Amino acid sequence: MALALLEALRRRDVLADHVRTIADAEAMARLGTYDVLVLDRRLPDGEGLDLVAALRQRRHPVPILVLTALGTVDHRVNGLDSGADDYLAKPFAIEELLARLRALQRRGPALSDRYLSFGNLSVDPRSSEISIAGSLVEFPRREYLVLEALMRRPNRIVTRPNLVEAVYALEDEIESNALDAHISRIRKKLLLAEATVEIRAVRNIGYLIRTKA
Amino acid sequence: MALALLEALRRRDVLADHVRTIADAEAMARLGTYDVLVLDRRLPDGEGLDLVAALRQRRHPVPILVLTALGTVDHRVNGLDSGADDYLAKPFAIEELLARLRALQRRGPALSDRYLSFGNLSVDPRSSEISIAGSLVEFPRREYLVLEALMRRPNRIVTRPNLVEAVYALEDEIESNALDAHISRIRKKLLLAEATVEIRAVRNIGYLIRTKA
DNA sequence: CTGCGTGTAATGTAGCTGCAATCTTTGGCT
DNA sequence: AGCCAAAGATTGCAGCTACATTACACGCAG
Repeated sequence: MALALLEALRRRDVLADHVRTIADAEAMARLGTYDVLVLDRRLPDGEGLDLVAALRQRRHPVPILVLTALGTVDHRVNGLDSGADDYLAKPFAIEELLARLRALQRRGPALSDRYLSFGNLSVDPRSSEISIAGSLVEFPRREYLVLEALMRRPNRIVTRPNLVEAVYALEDEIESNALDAHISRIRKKLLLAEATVEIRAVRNIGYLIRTKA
Repeated sequence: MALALLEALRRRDVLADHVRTIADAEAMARLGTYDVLVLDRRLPDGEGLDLVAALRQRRHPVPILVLTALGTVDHRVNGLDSGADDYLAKPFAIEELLARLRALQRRGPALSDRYLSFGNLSVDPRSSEISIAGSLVEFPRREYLVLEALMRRPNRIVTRPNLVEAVYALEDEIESNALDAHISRIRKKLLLAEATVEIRAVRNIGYLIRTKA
């Protein structure tokens, strides 16, 4: 069905990408470059609504349309209340789906947490820009990803595996202390820019970001 | 039915007002103090969709849900394409309507645009014209397409694949650094015209346009 | 024929990033 | 308290690769 949908979209000059798993979808949603997300409830690695909830918890503003074979009123209410913007039960007419996508795209992303702010540090996930004490500070890609992941949960522990996943999402790498190295480099920059936050290690678990004593 | 709906809303502590005619609805919409508008297609003084179209033409950003007894796919597509954000056919479950209203209210009003302006650069997609610092600058087609794609999301990353698709839509795509070459040429023009914006590469992901430091 | 637009390729370059070697800190244990 | 092993921190280095730029050839339009 996904392929048929892709074909229909392409025929109408709609640019679309397709992945099969929640994990991949999450990684791509993080890029933040999509106008709309179309999601099936049943996916190989879990329940689509969980992804909706996860994205919304992080204040991800992308409009989401959920497709499903589960068509009862309760399912629809659940779907919408989990944070989706529209909910369409199969079977449906392609034309209706397209019209609903147009409606969502027209409306655009929700006004979002444009910035993840904590202490005097602020991260704009859309542009991948970080400013400290009001001035822009350049971070290379990997360092940025680590810092963003930490900033999404200030004051809370982010596990090592989580961080690795955030940084190396689709790729497969790392058999060294590369992550530690990144952390170290980030710390150096934070110090240099006189950030009021610091990154603390939690032995055997991961890291967390918090305000400096 | 409106009265039953009002009662249901009231029972859930949702504040709602009710009018019977398009004229009244338009007047109240002008006040701009509502989170969501619920509209029936058949109204005493006309067709509900006309009001939708009229509001949208004036760039009114309020989310609109259209209710109707007309339930065919074509009706739904028409309704959505006239500018409504959701479309629900009777009969419907009150709970679903409420969930959809919550979804719309959550998302908030749309931002109106259609004129791509950023820094001292402005793009008119209709005429494919670009002006920098107030004066018109000629861009060849491919360069224009790249720049427009970037300007549709100022300050946000546009992925390489997206850019490629934006430029080469259906045509056979490329297998070289043609995109990079375009970017380079665009940059040269931006510099020459003293634009206050610049195009930044985001390693491994794509490009974004932002205001110059 | 001429000029512009565009794809391709060659070349240059910067700086990211993984790795490993070395220090420092931590926490558990006696 | 003191010690030790393991985890974390730091840093230099080298390879790499993605990006930038330029030159060039081809093709199409006027």
